[in-house]
Amino acid sequence: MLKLAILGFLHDRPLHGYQLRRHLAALTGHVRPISDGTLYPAIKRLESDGLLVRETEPGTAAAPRHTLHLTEAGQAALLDRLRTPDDLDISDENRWFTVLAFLRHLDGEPAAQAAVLRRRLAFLGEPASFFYDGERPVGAEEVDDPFRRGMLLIARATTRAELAWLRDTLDALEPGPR
Amino acid sequence: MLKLAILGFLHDRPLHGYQLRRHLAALTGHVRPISDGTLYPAIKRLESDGLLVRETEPGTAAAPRHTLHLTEAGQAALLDRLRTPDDLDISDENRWFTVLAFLRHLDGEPAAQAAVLRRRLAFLGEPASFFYDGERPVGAEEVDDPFRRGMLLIARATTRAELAWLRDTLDALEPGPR
DNA sequence: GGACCATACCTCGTCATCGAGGTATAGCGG
DNA sequence: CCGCTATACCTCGATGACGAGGTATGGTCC
Repeated sequence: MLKLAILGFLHDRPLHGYQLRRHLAALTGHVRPISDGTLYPAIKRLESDGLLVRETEPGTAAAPRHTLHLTEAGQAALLDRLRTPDDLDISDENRWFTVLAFLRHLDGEPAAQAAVLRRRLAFLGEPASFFYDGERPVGAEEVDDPFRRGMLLIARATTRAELAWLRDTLDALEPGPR
Repeated sequence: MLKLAILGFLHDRPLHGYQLRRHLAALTGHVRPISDGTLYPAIKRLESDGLLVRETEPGTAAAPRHTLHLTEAGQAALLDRLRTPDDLDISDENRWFTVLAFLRHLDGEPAAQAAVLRRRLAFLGEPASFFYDGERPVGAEEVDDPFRRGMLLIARATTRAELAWLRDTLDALEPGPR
């Protein structure tokens, strides 16, 4: 997820580590802050995988800044990841939102964007609950526990909003009668 | 999060590992499945911390089943964790839902339950976005990118539903005029 | 009687993440 | 000129999650 976010941000413009840190803090920080000890090793991994290069600019600031640039392999890796996200990217909301944040980078490929949205649509379409009576998912109305009822109500509201948005956006991506 | 969920399920009734696995699969599995390699070591950790004990029942099934019972220390740890969840439990939706799933275990302490809900209320009350124009959070209407707009719309719908539920539930927990 | 699946448990190596700590410089207020 | 904060980067040890693999038995289907 971190890897995806780093590649996604760098696709827009080269950044140095500190700027990246602040972009990441805005994107996911209020929910799950990332620490230096996570970010810098991740940058190193991407660098040694040849997905980005760093250019040292001395002078400007306190420590020598390393401006990070995506390589062609890095761009390819980003686009590939966006085209074929793995199942966790689809089901886990945090990861899914990271995909959404950068899905625009598949600009020239509306069909690929639509395919990703369809996968999320299929996932949301499956009947699912947090609690089961045998095989049958238990609905909010059947639950006495007010906290568990809350979970189900909130999840339902989210799913509804997302389905509406997914349908609208898919219509826009796939124009014409279907 | 796994620790919390295990303790929470065992508070209801003793279970063996396999049953636990299926309960966990229902609770968080559609979003983020937990593997054996995560579950069994987690059980061992809890056991060596004295939070649960296992009683071997031979015979019933294929492998000797270890029925897991919560100890008093385990119950205390669960209730304590529910009373004072850490910040990530409040902000990360996956973790927050796990707290909600078991908050009922603080049955006799409506004030403690209300205090936890208030923390979530405060978190949701902070103005937050995924994207910032300098310091100012950017609203859904200002975003051109349809995917990023979707993120903001979905997040807003979720927040709204959750705020409504939080207020209702807090009113029920704290009766009388305020 | 053989294939296969569900039940039930476990280990191991690998990897990502985290928090705590460290090292600098620049700039500002007092 | 001292302390503080922001900028900017890095390391290290511990933890925990993961997937792949292994070991059984019991039941069902054909």
